[in-house]
Amino acid sequence: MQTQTREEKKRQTRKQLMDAALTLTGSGRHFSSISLREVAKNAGVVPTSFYRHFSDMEELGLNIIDDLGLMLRKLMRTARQHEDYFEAQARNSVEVYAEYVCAHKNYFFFMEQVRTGGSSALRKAIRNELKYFSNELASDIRPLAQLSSTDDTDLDIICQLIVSTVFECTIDLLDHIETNPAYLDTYIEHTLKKLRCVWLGATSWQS
Amino acid sequence: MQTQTREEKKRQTRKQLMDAALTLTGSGRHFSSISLREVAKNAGVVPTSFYRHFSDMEELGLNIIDDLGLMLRKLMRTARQHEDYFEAQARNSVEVYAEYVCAHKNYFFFMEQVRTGGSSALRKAIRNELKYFSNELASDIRPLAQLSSTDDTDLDIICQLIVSTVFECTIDLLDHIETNPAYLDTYIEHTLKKLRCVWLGATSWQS
DNA sequence: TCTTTCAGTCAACACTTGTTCACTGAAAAT
DNA sequence: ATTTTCAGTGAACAAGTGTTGACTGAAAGA
Repeated sequence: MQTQTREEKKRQTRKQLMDAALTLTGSGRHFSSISLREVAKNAGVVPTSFYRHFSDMEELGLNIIDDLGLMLRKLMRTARQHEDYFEAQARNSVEVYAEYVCAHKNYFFFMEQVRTGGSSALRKAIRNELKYFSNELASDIRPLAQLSSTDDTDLDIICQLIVSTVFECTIDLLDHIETNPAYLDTYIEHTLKKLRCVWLGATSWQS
Repeated sequence: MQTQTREEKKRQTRKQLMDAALTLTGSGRHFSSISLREVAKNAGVVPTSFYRHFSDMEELGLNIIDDLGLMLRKLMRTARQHEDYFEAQARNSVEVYAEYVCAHKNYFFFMEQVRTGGSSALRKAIRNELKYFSNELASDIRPLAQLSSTDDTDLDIICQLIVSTVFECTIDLLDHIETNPAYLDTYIEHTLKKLRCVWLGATSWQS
C-alpha cells in the first residue's frame, strides 16, 4: 500500500520529529538540553533528515508553539459559553482547562518550560499566545455591567491577572497528577477560589 | 600575601563555581544545558576540580537555591514594615522586590528558569522557597481585622495568589529591563494594580 | 517514457561532553 | 621536622554533539 503521496510522507515525518521532541520534554528533560540527534533518533530518522524539516531546534520549537496556539484556541472555544453568572462560567472554564492539561501534558510541559526557560525568541512566542488569550478574555467580559466602572487598560491588566492565575501553577498540577490523580480536584477548587477572589476585586473596582 | 587558609581558599573556588553557573544562566542559557566543563572553565579551574565541591550540576543547583533562599529572606525583612494601610505596605513591598530583582538579576533568572524547567528536585526546592514566602505573608496579615471573615485555609490560598502575582511576571521584567529601563515603573504600577484587585477581593471575602 | 525533484541515508569531520586515574605541592597535623 | 591531608592539575577514555557533502531511489512532472 504505497498510498502515501510524497507530501503526506513529509508531513508525517515532520510530525514525528515534533512529537519526539514533545515526548522528550514531557519525560522530564528540558527542551534546551535536548539534542537534534536525540530527536531524530526518537523519530526513527537519521540526524541529517532533521534539516529537511527544520534548520535547528529553535525552529522546531517555534513550530511546536504554533500547534500549541491552535490547541489553546480550541480550548478557549470549548470553555466559552457566555453564561452570565460568574460561578458557572468560571467553574466550566477551569474544568475544561484542567481537562486539556491532562489530555495534552506534553504541550503544557513544553509551554511551562519554554515560557521562562527557552531562548528569547521562544519566550516571546509563548508570551504572544498568552497575550492573545487574555485579550480574548478582555473582549469577552468587557460588555458586562458589573465591570462598567473599570476602564479598558485596567481591564486588560485584570485579565492578565486572571490568565496568569490559571496558568501559573500548571506546573504544580503536572507534577502532582502523575503520583496523585486526586490532586486534579484540589487544583480546580484552589484555582476557583483564587478566581473568585480576583473577580470580587474586579467587580468592585473603580478606575 | 599567603593570608589564605586552605578552608578560605576552598570556599572561594566554591563561590567562583556557583557564580560562574549563575552568570551563564543570566546570559540567556538555560541551566540544564550548561555543562560542568563550562562552569569549571568560567570559574578559572580545571574540570576535575569541580568534583571537589559538587558531585554534579544538580547539587550545584541545590546550593544556589540555598543562597537564593537567604536572599529572599533578606528581601522579606527589608520589605516588611507592619504598616496598617495596604497601599503603603504594598507599594513598599513591590518596590523593594523590583529593586532586588534588578540587583540580583542572575538569581532571579535562575529561579524563574528552574521553577518550571529544572529537574524535579530543583523544582521542588524552589517551590519550597515560594511556599515559605507565602506562609510568612499569611502569618503577617492573619491578625488584620479586615480579614476576620477569611478562614485559615482560604487565607493560605489568597497568599499564594498574592505571591504568585508578584513573582509571576518577573521574567517579563527581566526581559524588558535590559532594553528599556523605564519598564521598571510599568512593572511596579501593573503589579500594584493587580495586588489592589486581589486585596479588594480578599477584604470582602466570606469563607 | 524519460527526466527532474527531493526526503531520507551514510560516512566522516572536528569538537564537547562526563568521568577516571595517578599526580603535585602547599597547608595542616603530628 | 616529618608526615598526612586534600584542593587543584593534566592526560586519557568512550560517547555524544552539530554540520558537511556526496549518495540513493522512488514519487512527481515533462
